[in-house]
Amino acid sequence: MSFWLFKTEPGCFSFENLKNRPNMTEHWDGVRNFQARNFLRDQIKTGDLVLFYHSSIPEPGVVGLAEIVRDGYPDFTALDPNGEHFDPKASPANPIWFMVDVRYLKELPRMVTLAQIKNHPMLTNMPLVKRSRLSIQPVQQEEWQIILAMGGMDTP
DNA sequence: GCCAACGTTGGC
DNA sequence: GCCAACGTTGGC
Repeated sequence: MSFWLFKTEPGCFSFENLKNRPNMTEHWDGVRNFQARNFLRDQIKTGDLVLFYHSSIPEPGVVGLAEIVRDGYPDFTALDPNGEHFDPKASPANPIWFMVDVRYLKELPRMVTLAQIKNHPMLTNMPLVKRSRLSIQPVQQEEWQIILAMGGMDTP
């Protein structure tokens, strides 16, 4: 089982959107970056856990947890010419882009801000700090535990 | 709204 | 295959 951090602009899709439909699965579609695509296609598996991160707001940070409920599969929004995420190079035979499905798990009692993460000496190697633009990132188990503790979650 | 970082595109 | 131009992301 692996840990990940997924970024989203809350104006586009927020943790509240996920939380409000707790038993529904959501497609994590529209990712159009090859490095992120490779994680979605090759490494992210059902049962993996996700830090849900809000970006491009006055106080960005991790707000909650989600769970992967379906392994990577072709992102069909790339095939819709009327859709926002259309890619003319994608086809059913060569989908190019992939997505996973996620489900709401838990809201953090306290949001963990980017500023807090940057200030924690054990978290300075996170891609979030070093390569902030990557929208799907691996998270080390230690980092996961630290962030959950900072967010007020009890860890067994 | 600005701008730095960085990913992608396309000419050569 | 290089690299300049361009577009996008995301913090501030």
